[in-house]
Amino acid sequence: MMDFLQKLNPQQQQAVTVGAGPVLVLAGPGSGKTRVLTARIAYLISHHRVYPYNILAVTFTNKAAREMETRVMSLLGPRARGLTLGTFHSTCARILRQEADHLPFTSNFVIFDSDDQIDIVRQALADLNLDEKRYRPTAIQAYISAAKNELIFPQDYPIQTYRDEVIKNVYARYQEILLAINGLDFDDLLLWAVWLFDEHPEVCAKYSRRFEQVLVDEFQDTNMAQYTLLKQLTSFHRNIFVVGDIDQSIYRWRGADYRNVLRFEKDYPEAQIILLEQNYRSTQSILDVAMAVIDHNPHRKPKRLFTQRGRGIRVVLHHAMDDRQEAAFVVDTIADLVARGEARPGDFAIMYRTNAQSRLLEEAFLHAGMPYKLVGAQRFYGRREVKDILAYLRLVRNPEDELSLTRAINVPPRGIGEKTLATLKVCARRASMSPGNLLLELSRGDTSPFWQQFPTRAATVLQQFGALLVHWRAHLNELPPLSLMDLILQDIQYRDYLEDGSDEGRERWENIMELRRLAAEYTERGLDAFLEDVALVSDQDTLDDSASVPTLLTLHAAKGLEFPIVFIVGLNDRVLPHVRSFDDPEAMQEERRLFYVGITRAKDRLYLVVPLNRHAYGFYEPLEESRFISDIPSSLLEYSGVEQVEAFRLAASAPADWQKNRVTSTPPLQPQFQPGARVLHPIWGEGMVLNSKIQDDDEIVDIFFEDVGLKRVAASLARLKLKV
DNA sequence: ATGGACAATGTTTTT
DNA sequence: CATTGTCCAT
Repeated sequence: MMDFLQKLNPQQQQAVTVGAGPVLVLAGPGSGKTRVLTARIAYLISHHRVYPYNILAVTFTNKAAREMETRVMSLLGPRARGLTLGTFHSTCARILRQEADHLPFTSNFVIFDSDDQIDIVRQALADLNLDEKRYRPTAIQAYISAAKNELIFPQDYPIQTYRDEVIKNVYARYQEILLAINGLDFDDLLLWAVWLFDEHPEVCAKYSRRFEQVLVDEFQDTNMAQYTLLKQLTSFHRNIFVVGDIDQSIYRWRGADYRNVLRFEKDYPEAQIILLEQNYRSTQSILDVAMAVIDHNPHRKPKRLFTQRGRGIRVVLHHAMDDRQEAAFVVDTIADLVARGEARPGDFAIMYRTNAQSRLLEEAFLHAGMPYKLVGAQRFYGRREVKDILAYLRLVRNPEDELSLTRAINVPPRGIGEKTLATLKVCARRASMSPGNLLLELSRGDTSPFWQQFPTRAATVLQQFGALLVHWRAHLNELPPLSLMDLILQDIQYRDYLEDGSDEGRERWENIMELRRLAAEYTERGLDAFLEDVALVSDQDTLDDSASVPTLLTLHAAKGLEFPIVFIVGLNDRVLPHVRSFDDPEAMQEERRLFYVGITRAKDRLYLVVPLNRHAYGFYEPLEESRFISDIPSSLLEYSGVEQVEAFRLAASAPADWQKNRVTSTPPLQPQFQPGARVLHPIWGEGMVLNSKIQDDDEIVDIFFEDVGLKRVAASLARLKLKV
């Protein structure tokens, strides 16, 4: 029964059985890191008599957590009961609910998603009389989120410019609003957990003693808050076992910092470091392409990936005339391989850089009458109809939730417009109560002392809505989430509202049916659990492994997954690597890692697809091949598709005429940016030109930015705008 | 208060 | 192009 150790290779065995103290496992793609993590947990329980209760394992997605749980269970059976296994966010949520006495909110707080966050920023801007045009809510939200990831509270927000001061004020107001409605955003879950452990060492000690063994998956994607949290939790015993791979770090924009891996080595000098290089997933042909790509990133510890699976089929590089032909190629190839019995539909995955790219692919699948599935929680939970119904549920659960109230109160339209809503809020503030509670009060009709304060029409509609709320709240504790949802749907006649006869309306109602299906699973666990899980789902969590049809997903969503046959599409400069990463070397390296992650998902076959033109923003425009393609020796590739391109590639060493023809806009030879001119940069904001010179057919501009200081940029890449 | 017509505007990745 | 915001008539 302990034979799980025998099935491991020597490095894996070493990782699983290494003694106590800090351990860093550097695990290449497909090297069996989940297997190591689960075997380690099983080993601790079976060989070292560690109680499952004393083990904490954290992952980044619920799917990964569930998979680990299943695997540990299959190794140990019921002996593994009592493990704490979850995502960073869900684990923190649990701790915060448990310890709410020490925190400035109560244990039934609601978790707000990124759309809600934008709404709150809007509210904060309005409260401070700031213009949304000048301070874009999404930008402000990004600053707030970045600050939270760095554990910076509003009062400590560093100020260098006037803009910083504004952000600080908005951030402060933002937090006030959240606390007033008893809500936390994603980042707060981590931030408050760290704060709790900092302010209350006895609480920290409690958890640190309880979790005597801490294991972490995807360690390269931790941010400062998560790293600090781990340090706090393990300060007591230093039993921290982390698994990661810097080459697969792709969440920098979300605050993740792969340098946490280096920090770990420094903070735990006694750490055992174990390298897993043997790959059990891909053929050598695929691994060679992967290494060729990633080796172009500087400052890497070289890692040699090898496999015993043999060479396999050569990686295909296909050039398509445009993005439509690209989609057609994908669908045709799949149909062909399936027809020839070489693969089953469920073997395929199609990966792309941006969600927008899925549309043409979906159309091609639809056109061919071929079923497919699309990974993406955002897409579902971001739908208006889904958010509406969730807002109703949140409001019923917590009438103080002004955000959900604002969302729900006039959907479907019931005559409560902006004016009435504003009066309601003012009135509530004057009586120092929440608008939701005022609404409950107004349900009593003209016996309510507040009745007089509204025009008769407004008072009537508000009373009706208040009465609905009272009615739903009466059933809050007796009805399971699904029944409560059905009650609401019926009372507001949501179906009639959505189904207007259009395809879109029907689709919206189908989304509601899907939401019902999800709610049905919470009959035992209740509404709070439903609302929490819904807030914390990851894209991967929506992936249904059982459906045996091709999968469409972003490269980001693909991390940690594997498929027999993979297509990576849209391999163009400005797509992958994405435009927004051109003037930042770190971002550019991350794009390369993203490509690497995609390549290493493939087990047997890999298709790299390059469209030469695309339909974008109403125009048909030429595209350049991704610069990453030229990192791959042509001996590793099988060329397919548009023939001239192959000739182009072969002739590329000699600067031929075609290059001139393919470049659409020739760079200006006269400097466009004069010293003293004001310019606008998409990321760095406003700045002043200090100097500019022509070099290599491009304009090199030195700019002093208000926010980030002196930068040197290439005009052709940086998308500068002259300010007038 | 509501819904339609038109203009502007923006285009990454997601717990 | 597709979404979102703004203005205007009902």
